Order: sequence, then structure tokens, then C-alpha cells
Amino acid sequence: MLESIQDDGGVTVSSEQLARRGHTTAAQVRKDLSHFGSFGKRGLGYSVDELRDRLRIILGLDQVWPVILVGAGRIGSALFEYPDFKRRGYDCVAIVDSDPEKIGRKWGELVIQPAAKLESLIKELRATLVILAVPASAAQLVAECSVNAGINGILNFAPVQLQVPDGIPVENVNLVMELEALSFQITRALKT
Amino acid sequence: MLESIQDDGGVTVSSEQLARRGHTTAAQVRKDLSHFGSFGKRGLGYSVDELRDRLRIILGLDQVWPVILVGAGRIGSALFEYPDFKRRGYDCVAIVDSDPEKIGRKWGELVIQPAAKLESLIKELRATLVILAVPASAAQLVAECSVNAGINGILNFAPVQLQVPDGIPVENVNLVMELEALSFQITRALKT
DNA sequence: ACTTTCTTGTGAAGCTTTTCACAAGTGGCT
DNA sequence: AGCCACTTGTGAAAAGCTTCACAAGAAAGT
Repeated sequence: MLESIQDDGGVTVSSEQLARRGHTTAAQVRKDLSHFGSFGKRGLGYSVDELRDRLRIILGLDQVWPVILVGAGRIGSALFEYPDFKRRGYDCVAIVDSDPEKIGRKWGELVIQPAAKLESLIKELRATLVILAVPASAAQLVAECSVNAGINGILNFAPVQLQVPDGIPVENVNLVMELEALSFQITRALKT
Repeated sequence: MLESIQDDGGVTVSSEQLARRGHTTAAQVRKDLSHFGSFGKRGLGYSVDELRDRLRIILGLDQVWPVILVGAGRIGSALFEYPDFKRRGYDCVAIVDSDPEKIGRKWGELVIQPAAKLESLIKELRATLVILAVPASAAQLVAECSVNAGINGILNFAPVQLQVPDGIPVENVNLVMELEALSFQITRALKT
């Protein structure tokens, strides 16, 4: 949001304005930010540039995160092509897949590697994140292999709840579950 | 989870077992379910079949939801090909895009339609959900057009907070934000 | 029939998050 | 300088969510 305000030429922004954009309340914005420090000026609001920079550091976006993409299917390719991905400091350093048809093909500069090499690739390239864009049946195995190789975090697109050791963050994206949330809400609304 | 337990031949399941699978607690499972009714048998647990069926009804999965896909890019195609999508009752009844190169091409049985026809397509086909897989700059416009045409819910992949009237549920999927959640957690962990 | 072993559903307690409300600070205008 | 219109940061109150703990029920074995 701050970047979009920058593009519109905004220099300062109040918690009230941020709240309206983000569908929340001014008090919530202020309380949340207060957990990380004190970024605003009373009477004026927040400096858009400064707040953006501070949040980038808090989110760890001031560094490059080497990412390995597991699964060269459509979800993988969607992410790989997504411009914001690179722009935010995520650098895809390798792609692996288990399909012999796909191994050896090139995506941009990268050659798709066999899945068996995942563990050594993570170690050699010092990858910090893996993106799991594989079928549900393969996901747990890939996750364990990644954890063994010392991965720091997992973005999981497979519709399973991964079992990983404490301390390894996992974020799940389950597309069907998002649709279910919608159909649930619509069904509820119709019942009242 | 219940379907996967069915596949493994499970007939009953306890809140404790569900909790372990879902990384939560037994009390949480029971309290959550109690908001919708009383589905279990004391001493035995829940009937997997019955609980699955009841949850399907609660989530509105006992009916077909006609969906229109807006944006025939990679994210759209990933969803379109996703087998669970259809299996859960979501039926893609039209695809639209604004790119003249793509209009007229066929995805399976469907011909990609021009974006201008979105409003009339929603009305004619009685679509209940739209999936927004378009660039951020186009998303708000498409959302407004869909709301005007009487859409019931929006699944938004564009990295913007859509402004829609109250009562129209919107679910957001922001891939970069998921990665940011990971890099934030890793950064935090390193600081302690 | 009785005991043992499970497990649910749920008030009550404990904890977390959100909202309220206001003192304190900032800049612009007269 | 003094006043006015804003806005932050934050204790305190309110609301919401999670965990505890246990009565009540269910099956299986003796």
C-alpha cells in the first residue's frame, strides 16, 4: 500500500488513511505498528518513505532470499513469472521436478533439475526457502528432505498439513479452501 | 482430512486425532464443531462419513458453483487445471481476458471471451463467483463490474485490497505476502 | 450387571486481541 | 506568541478466542 501511495505522490499518510485502504481501523494500524517501534509524527502521520523502509527491514526484504522451486507445473510457472517475486528480493536459484519429460528443459536461465538433487542443491546454493508446488502425495517427502538439508522456511501449495519440526515456518496456500471460504460465507448469508 | 481418513479406511475419528493432523488441539476441534451442531458420539468420536457430509453442507459444497475466470494467464490456467477445483463443485463456465491474442483460443471446451462481455456473461450464466487473476491495475475495475452484474463472491489474486460493498465476500491470495510472512518469521528467529 | 476405558460437549477460567479515549506533540495561521 | 486543527502512541476497558476440566454417555470385557 505504501508503494502505491508513493506512486500517487503521497509524502505522509495517517493511520486513518491506511486503515481505510486496508479495511481495518486506525487504532489497529497504530497498535500494530507500535509493536515494532514508533514511526509517526503527532499531528502529521507517517512519512511514507520512512515507514516503507522500516517495514521492509522488519519483513526481511532488505536482503536477497535464495528460493528453490519444487515442481515445474503451472503453479510453479505462475510464481516464476510473477514480477513482484523478484522485485521483493526472492531469487529463484533452482527448479526441480520429478518428471523426466521436464528435467533438462530451460526456464529462463535455469535448467530443471531432477528431484533427487534437491537436498544437495539446497546445501550448495544455500537456499533459504522452498516453494512446494507438487501433488499432495509428494509434499511431505519433499518437505522432510528440505528440512534435512537445512531449509529455513516452506511455502506449501499442496493441500496437506505438513508435519515439520518446530521452528521451521510453513505458509500454506490452498486454493480450493479459499473458494470454500467464499461458498461458506455465501451459504450463510442466504440462510439469514 | 476426513477424505484422506476415508481413503485410509478410517470409520470413526476422535477430536484428538483430528487435532494432531491439523496442528491444533482437541478442545479447539470440539469447540469449533460445536458452533455448527453436535456431530460426535461420546466414547467413540465422530463418524468420518457423517462428519464429512455435514461439513460439506455447511461449506456449501453440496451444490454446484458456477465460476467465471477473469484473466487467462498462468495463475488462471493453474486453477483451471487443478483437479480438486471441479471435484469440489466449482464449475468454470466462462473465461475472459482483455488480450486480443488470447481471445478466441480454447481451453478445453471453453472459448476465451473478451473482457467487455464479463458483465453480460455473469448475468446470462448466473455465475456466483469470479476468480480475479489479472494485474493489480485492472482488478478494482473488474471487481466493480462483477458486483454490478450481481456476483456473490470474489477470489482475488491481485495484490490490491479491493473496495467492494459490504456483504460481498472477498478472499485474497497474495503470493508475495506469503513469502514475506516466511522471511519475517525467519528474520525474527535469527534475532533471538 | 458392573467396572474400566474412551470421548464428547460445554460452562468457566485464562489469555489475547481489538477498541476506546485521551494526554501529548506538531505544524500552520493570525 | 497564542490558538486551532490534526494525529500519534498507549494505558485501560471491552470483546473475542482458546484452554481447562469434568459430567455424561458409550462400548467392551469380565
